[in-house]
Amino acid sequence: MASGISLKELAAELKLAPSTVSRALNDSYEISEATKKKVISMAEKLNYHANPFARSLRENKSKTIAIIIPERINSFFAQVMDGIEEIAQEHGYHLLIYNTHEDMERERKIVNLLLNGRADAIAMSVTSQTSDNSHLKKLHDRGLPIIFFDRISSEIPTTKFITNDYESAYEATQHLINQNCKKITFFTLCVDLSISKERQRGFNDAIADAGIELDPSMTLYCGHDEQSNIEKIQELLNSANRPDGIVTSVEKLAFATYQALKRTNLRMPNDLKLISFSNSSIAGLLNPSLTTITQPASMIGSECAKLLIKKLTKPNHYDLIDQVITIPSKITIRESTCQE
Amino acid sequence: MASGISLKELAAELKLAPSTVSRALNDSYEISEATKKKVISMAEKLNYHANPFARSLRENKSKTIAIIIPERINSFFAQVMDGIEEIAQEHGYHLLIYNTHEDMERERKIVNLLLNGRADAIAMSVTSQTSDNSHLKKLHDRGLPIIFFDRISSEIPTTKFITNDYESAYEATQHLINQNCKKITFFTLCVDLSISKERQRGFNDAIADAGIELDPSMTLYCGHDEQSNIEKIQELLNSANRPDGIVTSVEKLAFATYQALKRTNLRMPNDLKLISFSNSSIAGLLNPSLTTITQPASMIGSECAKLLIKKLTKPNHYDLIDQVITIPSKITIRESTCQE
DNA sequence: TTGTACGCGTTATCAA
DNA sequence: TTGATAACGCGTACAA
Repeated sequence: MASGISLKELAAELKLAPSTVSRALNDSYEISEATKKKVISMAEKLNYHANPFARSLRENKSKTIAIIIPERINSFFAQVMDGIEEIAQEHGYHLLIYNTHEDMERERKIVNLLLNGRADAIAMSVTSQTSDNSHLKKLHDRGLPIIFFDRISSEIPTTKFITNDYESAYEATQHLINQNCKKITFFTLCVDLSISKERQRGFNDAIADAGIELDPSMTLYCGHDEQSNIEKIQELLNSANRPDGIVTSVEKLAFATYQALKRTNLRMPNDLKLISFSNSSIAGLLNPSLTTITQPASMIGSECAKLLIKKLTKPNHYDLIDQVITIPSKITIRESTCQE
Repeated sequence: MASGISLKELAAELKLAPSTVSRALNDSYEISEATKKKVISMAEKLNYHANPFARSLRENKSKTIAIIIPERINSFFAQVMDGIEEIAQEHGYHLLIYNTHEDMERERKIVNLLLNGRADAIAMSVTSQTSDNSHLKKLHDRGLPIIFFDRISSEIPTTKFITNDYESAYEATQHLINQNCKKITFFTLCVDLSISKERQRGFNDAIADAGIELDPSMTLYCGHDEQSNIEKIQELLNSANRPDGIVTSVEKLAFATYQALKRTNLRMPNDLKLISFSNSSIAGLLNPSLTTITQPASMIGSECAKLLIKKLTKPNHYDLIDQVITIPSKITIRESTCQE
């Protein structure tokens, strides 16, 4: 209903064969300049637009990249998406978006949906529940170019983009130690994710290297529900052995900490210092302003897109070799970790 | 390359005709339960997935909704997108994302791209430059279901979703007046957009109704570049007739105001009160916390998607009639507008 | 209940 | 330089 005129109709209008018109529109060397001009002007006049499905069916290409994210669009994923979109649009690629909502079953469904060629390539960040990788493996085995970013699946031999999670967490922890924190706690979401593990490892090592005894109580495991996170954090802050320094592995736990803090009598940074992974542009406007580890999200997005498009357009010159590309994060020190 | 087995191959494997297999998979009444079962289990075993392009070509449907946004994904658009994605996924629809980057030429290109059936329906928010509506009109004339949200094009006779911009701006301004502000300024981006006009009108009327003389200097026109906005605002704050109350029509101008404020000696809310349209979840954590008018972004998204999908699945029962549906915003009063 | 034949709109191969 | 024809994978009218 919404579709316009077809190639055949356009050809009829021009009294030419469909194949000739097709070639003219595709700027084939076999067609005379004169007919090319005629065809193009008529195509514009009649507002002809090639049917993308017929073309995709014929060429076995969709000119589409799919991006799969694991949760509601936060500042990090928004920037990644912007980065991918920018490059995709530049190269005439379309962008499909899917959200797995941290649900592995949904992830499996979506991945299976993409098994049939709807997208030429995929950029994705896995669910925190993704333990079984078979669906991802299948995708990769089919030869569908796939890149992981941030939350990567290390079992799939392809290119992955992450930031220096270990080093950033190490530095962040060290920063708190330098700021004279004596009891530091690490807030994290999920142990299964590689990024969580790396950040935890960075934290652990920094603690150990400072000669502090590592203790399981120095890690607080949170969930995806904001309210219960706030309560959990509040409880910790009101407890006898409350921390005087906190490293949060994701943005939303930092925000939850601010909320929890409001319900206590503690003051930041005096009683408590906080540093967090975060891509929010307004970290500097928080009360107090938040010291952050900012991931190069937009660049991660554009690098993913660039590499995928290279692979798609010159499959023999580029390969998504099994490697992890690290783009460093940047620590910005603000009031939340100031010496009192 | 990435595509799997075809219907024909599946049929051969089963020693059945392709049409039989097709009907079995589509649960046709003409097929016996026995063969249906056989077909389905074999399809699963061989990992058969219908080629979406062949199907789209045949059925002239893409099961895809396109969403066009005018700028980098901020908290408002992120929530709208989440809302649309949720509903789309629930109904088996795919989601294409395009960003016009406030560029009308890009908007025209993208819209033309969608003229050929790649998407069954469109939800969009126009560019601030969109003065000529011919490309949108063409889309609508072709019968492609299109809905506008937030930044609407009033010339296209279809359904539009907005919030009560006029009333919210009126109330916001009234709130500042009640808080004893004597000189209030309205920060806005672009006069051409309907939402800007409505918000401006709400501001103007509230000022006039309070018996204050309206004056062009009470509106500050900003642009899309953050740094120059900050400078412009800083200049105003340092000028002789600086305002003691500000209403910002979009989130980013509020953030710019916080930044500008840092470069002055003024204190908020003592010297200056601020209220802004914003969907940022951390407005309450800013320093000072920001009084906001929050748009029902997620609901706008899901309502758009619901209506579009209804129209697509039951075209005779639903129509995108020419109307503006208003979902009210919510004002949350915080520190930035407190009485000193 | 199942099979045969065709067409959706392209592009590529071959022939003219 | 252009035209006729086949094929991509699917769904459906018609035949069996």
